[in-house]
Amino acid sequence: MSTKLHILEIAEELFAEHGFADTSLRQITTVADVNLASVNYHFGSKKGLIQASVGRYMEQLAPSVDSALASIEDRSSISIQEVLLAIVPGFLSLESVRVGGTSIFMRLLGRGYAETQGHLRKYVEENYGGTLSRLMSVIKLALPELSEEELFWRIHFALGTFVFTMASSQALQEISEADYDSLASIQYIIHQLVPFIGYGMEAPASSCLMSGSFRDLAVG
Amino acid sequence: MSTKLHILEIAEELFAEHGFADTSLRQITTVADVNLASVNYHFGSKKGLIQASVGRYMEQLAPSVDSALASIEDRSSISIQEVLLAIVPGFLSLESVRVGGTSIFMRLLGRGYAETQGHLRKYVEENYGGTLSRLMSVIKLALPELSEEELFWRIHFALGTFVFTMASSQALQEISEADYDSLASIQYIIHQLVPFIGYGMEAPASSCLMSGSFRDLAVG
DNA sequence: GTATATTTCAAACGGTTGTTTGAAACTGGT
DNA sequence: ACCAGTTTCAAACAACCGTTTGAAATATAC
Repeated sequence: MSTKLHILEIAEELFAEHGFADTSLRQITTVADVNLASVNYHFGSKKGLIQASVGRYMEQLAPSVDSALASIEDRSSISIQEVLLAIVPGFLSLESVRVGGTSIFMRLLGRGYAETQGHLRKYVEENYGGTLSRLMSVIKLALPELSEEELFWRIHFALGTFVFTMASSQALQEISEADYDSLASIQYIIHQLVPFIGYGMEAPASSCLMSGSFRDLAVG
Repeated sequence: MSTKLHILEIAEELFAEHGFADTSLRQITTVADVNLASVNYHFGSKKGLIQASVGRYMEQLAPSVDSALASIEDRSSISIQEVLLAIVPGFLSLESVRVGGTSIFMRLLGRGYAETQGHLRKYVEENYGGTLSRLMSVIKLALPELSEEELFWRIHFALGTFVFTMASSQALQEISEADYDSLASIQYIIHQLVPFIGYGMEAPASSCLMSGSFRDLAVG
């Protein structure tokens, strides 16, 4: 049973660092010092390994986010920052899965969203779609003045900011002179991320910001 | 000479849609209906083709952004929205490179930033680093109240939002019911993007938003 | 201790990748 | 019409990919 978990942990690290497509099973098994065939034996396929690596975090994260949302969704008014801060502890709790788990999972999430023509996204939606739609409706509650379409884009912008930052957080931490340990620095990033996303999402509707004057800028 | 340009245009579309790693030369040459070897003949290698596909947009974008920044960087005070709106026309002018050029280039940018262990980023930095640092210093001017480190993260968040949105804009446009033509919809996205990024970037410094109360959330 | 089930292992499989080759086809100038 | 220069082409190259195989090795149960 040790080999299976060992493969999983090595795979998570390599997937998070280089992406799913650019990490071969041979790299994983070489680093993990196990036989190549053991991946297919324990996980069935590479796809199975990928799903397992994000799955074990999702199955802890989803109920945590669920209960956090449940505790605020019946309030009369919610700010978007409150929503964001409510779900943060769930992510930080992933440290209990493994050391550095929060960082690894977030980077996996970023990779998974950018890469793969949907098989990971599909897996997440099928297994944790309820939590996702619950989050969406709470956000909608926090931003009642936005139209449906604006909300759609804002949510994606927020997701994009989040996910992209996480996908490249490793490189960014190395660039920035921050010399915190792994847990502290992922906290620090979230610390910086929440106000950015929060304020961005509650920006006034775009139409009133640059009405007219815009179509003229296009060059034929 | 027609083959070379034809390869380039088909390659751009496939790169933008599926990413660089997930687009093979055989896919490109099949769609373009040219011989496989012609890519290596005209561009030397796949890496050469990738650089050529973003290069021809960059060489038009860079001077455009440069002059836009020059026209505002000597003002006494600049808002971040003004900075963003100043560089937007440069991106929209990429429509003159080819129809749909703005959308294609932005998606290429997103792909390039997320994928590849740096060879495209390195290429951009080496050839257009001046414009990049110029943009950075103007942004710094627009947000004087932020510390160096906060600025670093804010800029990356903005870049992440921008780039990630563009990388998946194709899919998003299909999801949203927006039925504008190609040029209009990329304008529409930018339309929505600017206030989000603008307000996010000028959010108050994070420390005053969730002082204390945060470290306790970490689960060991 | 033997029989049974589980796990490991080296080797090979078929397929795809980017790249190279050298001959064939085409080009424009004289 | 001829010849150089450029461009195309089918074919093969070596390297890598995920996966499968079937025999060894190991662990588990009686």
